[in-house]
Amino acid sequence: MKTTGIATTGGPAQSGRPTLKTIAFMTGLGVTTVSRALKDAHDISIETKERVRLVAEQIGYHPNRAGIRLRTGKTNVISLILSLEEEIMGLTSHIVFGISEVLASTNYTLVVTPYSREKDPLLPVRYILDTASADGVILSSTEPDDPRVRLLTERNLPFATHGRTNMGIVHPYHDFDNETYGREAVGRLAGRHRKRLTLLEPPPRYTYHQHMRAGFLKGLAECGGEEVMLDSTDINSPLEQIHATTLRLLQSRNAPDGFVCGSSASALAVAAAVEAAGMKIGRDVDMVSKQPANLLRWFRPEIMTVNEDIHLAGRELAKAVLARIDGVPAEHLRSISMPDGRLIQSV
Amino acid sequence: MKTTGIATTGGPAQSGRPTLKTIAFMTGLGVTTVSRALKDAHDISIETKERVRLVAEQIGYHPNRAGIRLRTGKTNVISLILSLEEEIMGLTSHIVFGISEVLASTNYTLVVTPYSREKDPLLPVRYILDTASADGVILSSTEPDDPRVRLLTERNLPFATHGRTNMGIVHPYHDFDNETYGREAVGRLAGRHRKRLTLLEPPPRYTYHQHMRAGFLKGLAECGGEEVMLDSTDINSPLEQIHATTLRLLQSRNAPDGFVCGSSASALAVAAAVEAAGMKIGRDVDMVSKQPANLLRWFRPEIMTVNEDIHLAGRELAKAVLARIDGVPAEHLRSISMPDGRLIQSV
DNA sequence: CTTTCTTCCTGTAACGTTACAGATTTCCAT
DNA sequence: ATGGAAATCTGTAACGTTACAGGAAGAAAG
Repeated sequence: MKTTGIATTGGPAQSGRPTLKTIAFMTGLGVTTVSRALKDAHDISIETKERVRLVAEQIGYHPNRAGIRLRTGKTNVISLILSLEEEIMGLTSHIVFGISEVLASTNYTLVVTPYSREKDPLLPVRYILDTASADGVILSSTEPDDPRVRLLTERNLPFATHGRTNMGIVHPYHDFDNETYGREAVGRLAGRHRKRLTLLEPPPRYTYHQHMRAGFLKGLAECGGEEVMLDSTDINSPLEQIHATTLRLLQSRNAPDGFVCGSSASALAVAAAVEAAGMKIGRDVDMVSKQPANLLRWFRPEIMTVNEDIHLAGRELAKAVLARIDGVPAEHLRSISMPDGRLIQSV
Repeated sequence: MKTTGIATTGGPAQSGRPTLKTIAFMTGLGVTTVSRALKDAHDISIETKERVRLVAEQIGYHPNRAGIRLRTGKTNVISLILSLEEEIMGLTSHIVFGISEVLASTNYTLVVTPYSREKDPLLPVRYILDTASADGVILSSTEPDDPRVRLLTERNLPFATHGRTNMGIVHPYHDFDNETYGREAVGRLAGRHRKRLTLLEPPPRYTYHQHMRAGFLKGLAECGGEEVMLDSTDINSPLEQIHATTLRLLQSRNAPDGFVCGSSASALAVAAAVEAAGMKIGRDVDMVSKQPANLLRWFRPEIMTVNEDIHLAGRELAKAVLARIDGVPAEHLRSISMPDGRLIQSV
C-alpha cells in the first residue's frame, strides 16, 4: 500500500532549502533511496544513483548538518583547543591556517575553543566530551603527563597533540625536534667558539622544555661547553623581564657569550639586552633562535636561525586526527619535523 | 488518555547523555514542561522551574545542539571568514582571541572559515548562506564596494566587518582610524623636520587603503610636505620586494627622508633597507609604523609607533554580530578605535 | 451553582537524516 | 513449474528539540 504524497508536497516546509524529500519528490523515488544513492550504497542501481546525483547537483542540495548530527552523532567538527596565553608572534595563525588547509578538502569544520590558563585546562575537553560536540580534537601546549590526553584516551575521542607526552599512552602527535634543535644550536655556537651558553627555555611544564634542555645539555657535553643559568625567566615571561634578567646576567662577572633562544620573541628581548650591555651580536656574543616565520633576518641578521614550520604542524595535526577518526591506529600517526625541515614518521 | 511510558524508559537511548526526556522522567513532568522550564517560560511555576533546574544541574544536562538546530534553525555559530593571505605578524591570532573572549560567555561557538584569494571570496559566504551554517559572520579584508556585504545584507544574515565599506549600506563594523593614523604619522615626522615622505600603504583594493592615503595626504597638506611615491609595492608584498624597492628609492636622487608604514612587517623591511643604504633611523630618516603588539620597540626603538589593538577589534566585532543577531539596528553597531586608544561609537 | 478566567501543565507533530526490516521484481538453477 | 537468490527499492521509527493547540484544576465573579 502506497502512501504516496497528496498532503506531502515534497518541498521543504519553510526554509526553502532543498532536502532529501525535495529530491525524492522530483525523482519520484523514496527518501531512503535518495539518501542511499547519494552515499553510493551498493544496493542502488547505477542509473538511479546518477539520476539522483544530477538532480541534487542541479538544485544545489547540501545535506543538513543538524539532521545528520542528530541521527548519527557525527558532528563533522574538529576542535582546536588553544591556550589564550599562547605566544605572541603568530604561532596561532599558522597552525589555524595549516589545519584549515587540510580540512578545506573535507567536509569538516574547524572550531576554535580557547581557554585561559587560570581556569582548568580540562574544562574545554570535558565540555567537548559532555556535549559530544566534536569528532576530533587538536591540543597544543602539551605536557609530559597531560591529563587532557588521559581523559581523551579514556573516553576514546580521537585527538592529536602538538608536542609529545611521556605517560605510556600511544597517541597521534606532531612535534618539532627541539632536542636536535638545542643540540645543533649549541654546535653552531661552539663553531664560533662560544662555550659559555645561556638557554632561553620554554616554561618547564611543557614537554618540549625537557627536550630542548636535554639537547642543549647534550650539545654542551659534546663541545665541552658550560651552561650559564638564567634564573626565573622563560620564553613566556614578559619581554621586559627577559630583557632585564638577561641584561643583569650579561653585566655580571659570569656573563655568557652565547644564547640559544626557544622563541623568536625572546630573541628580540635578548638581542636588545645584548646591545644595552654595549655588546654586539656576532662580535661579543652569538645567538641562535627558532622562528615560525623568517622575520629575525630583518631584525638582526647576525642571529643564526632555525625555522619551525608551524603551518606544516597544523597540516600534520589535522591529517592525524582525521586519520584517527578513520580508524588508523595511533602508532602510525606520529610525526616529527626536524630543524633541517625533514619530516619523520615514527613507526 | 495518557500514554505514560511503559515502553518509554525515560533514559536516552544509546548515547548515555541526559536529554530532556531524562529530566522529564526523573521529575515526573512532561518533556515540553521541562523544555519550557529550562528556558524560564512564564507559564511554568517557579517551584517547578527550580526543581527542573536542580535536576538538570545535578545530572549535567547540556541541550543537544543538533536537536535545537534542527528544530529551530539556530546554529549558535559565528563564522570568521579569513583570507589565507592575511598578514604575517599575528593579526589573526589576536582577532581570534578577541572574538573568543566575547563568545566564551555566551553559548556561541567560533568556526574559522578561511579561503584562498585565488578563489572567489564570495564562496565561503555563499556556502554559509546555502547551508545556513552560522547565525552570524565576521568578515575581514573589507573593500569599499564589497560583494560579500551586499550578499549578506540581501540575504539578511547578521554580520560585522573589520573595516568600513562605502556602498550606501549601513552595517555593523569595527575599524581602526587609519586616516587619523596617516595624518598624525605625517605630523610626527614633520615634527622632526621630515617633509619628503613615503607611504607604505595597504593593497589598493581594501577600504583602509583609501583612509590611510587620505590621512597621509591631508597630513602632507597641513605641514607642506611632499609625497615620494613607492611604486608597485604595498604592505602585502613579500618583504624582500619591499626591501628592494625601498632601497632603490633611497638610493635615487629623490630619496624620501621619512616613512609611514601601514604594517609592522613592512617596517622591518623598510628599516633594513634604510640601513642597507648606509643611513640611520632617527638621524638620516625617520619612521612611523602601526603595530598590533608592541614588538617594534625591541626591533628599532627609533621607529615611532602606534598600537592598533586587534584584540579589541575582535571583541568589538563579536559584540557587534551578537547584538545584530539580537536585533539591535546596524546603525548602533559601528565603532572606530583611534590611534590614541579611544573607542568611538558612531551614532 | 454556573461561568469565566488564570495558572500550570501536556501530547503531538515536525525539523532532516539514516538504520532497519522488509517488499517487489527479475533471473537462474533445479 | 518451483524454489531461491540477487538486485533494487521502500516505509517506519528514531535521534532531541520546540511550536502549537489544547486540557485540567482551582479561583473569582456572576
